[in-house]
Amino acid sequence: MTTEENIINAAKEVFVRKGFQGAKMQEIANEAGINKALLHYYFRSKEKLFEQIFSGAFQQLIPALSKKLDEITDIESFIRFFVPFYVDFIQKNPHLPQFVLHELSQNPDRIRSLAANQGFPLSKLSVMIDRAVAEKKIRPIETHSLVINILGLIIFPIIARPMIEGVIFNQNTKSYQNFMAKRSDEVVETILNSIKPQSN
Amino acid sequence: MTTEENIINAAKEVFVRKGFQGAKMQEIANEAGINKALLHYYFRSKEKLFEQIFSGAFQQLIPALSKKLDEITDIESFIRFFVPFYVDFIQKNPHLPQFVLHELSQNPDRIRSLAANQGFPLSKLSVMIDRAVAEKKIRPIETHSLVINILGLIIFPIIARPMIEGVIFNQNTKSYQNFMAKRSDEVVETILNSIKPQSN
DNA sequence: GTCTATATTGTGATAGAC
DNA sequence: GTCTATCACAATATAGAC
Repeated sequence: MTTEENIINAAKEVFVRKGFQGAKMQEIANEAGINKALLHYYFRSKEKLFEQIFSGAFQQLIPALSKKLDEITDIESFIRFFVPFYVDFIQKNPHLPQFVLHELSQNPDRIRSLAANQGFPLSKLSVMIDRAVAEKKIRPIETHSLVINILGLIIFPIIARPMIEGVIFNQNTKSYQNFMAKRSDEVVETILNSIKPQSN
Repeated sequence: MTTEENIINAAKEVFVRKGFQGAKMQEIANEAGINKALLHYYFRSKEKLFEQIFSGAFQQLIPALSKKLDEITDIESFIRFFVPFYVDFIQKNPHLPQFVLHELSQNPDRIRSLAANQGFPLSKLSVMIDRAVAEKKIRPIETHSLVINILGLIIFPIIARPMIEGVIFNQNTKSYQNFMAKRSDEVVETILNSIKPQSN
């Protein structure tokens, strides 16, 4: 592993855990097993180092799905594929959403510096939804509403873990973990039920 | 307004917007129209001032509902009451959730310093749900799942506003506002549909 | 109670030896 | 490329006059 990769890894660890303001160059240096001066040698400033990490993290958070979507043609299949895929990814990177959303809320303009709309194929989803609605397989719903509902149901319990564990599960970590173990199936079921066609 | 109240208001404004690490005592002093020394005169340290603000903000985020719940006896009525009530509150305090969740993720132990489980009447909800399930008005669902689903659907679009506005709505603020204007009805509908009894 | 001035420490960044 | 030493300034906190 090169020194540069080493720094990137250390910086990712610290920035994601502490945020831009909370992260200290000294801590990143310690994490990487080097000294502060070397950080500035490779990346001129804290801001520049941060941008490296942040842009990568952001792109991760909104996964590129275009290839997989060529194989999927109906909306229910997409939901059954995407939800477990995304739940799994988020559970492996539980601090990523809070990090990205916090930094964006601190400085929304950061999103302009990133290639927007890269990754999430809204138009393909719209086609699937329109067809399913026409065939009366689902009730009408706007594409962005469905996407936001799915992301919210997945991401919120991760971001709000301390609150949920404390207030809902009375500091019982096992209860929270048990809840999260079933979360993927639960989100799929919740979403599919919410778009089922009217029964009358 | 006393000086102490003045400081509290200024500190709330700055802490909620910038977080603990991002907030500076100078900025709070400016916001309050006084000088830094007075902050330390009234509250010994930044940490002590922050705790005042945070505990209040946290209690706000989980609203006390016990009184209102005495009048409501079935789960659908609760959903139709609570969702618009909470959406309205959050839209008036859009930075509050991000603030509380971010600070809790930075320091989960902060939740121990607060009186836990104060406000959200899970047990009353469980009774309503059990009865509705027994009467086959809704499909079986765990109380905490329903609560987390509702909170997630409401809070996520607020917390993720910069991302949603940027990636989903292509930087079009009007589109986002239009989406949020219908959000309360949409969440009610989504939740109610998701718990409808099986139709077969 | 409120202010100005100052102490003290923390932190990003640079200089220069090796 | 990597280090030690140091600078420059920001930020929390305190001293002391009024």
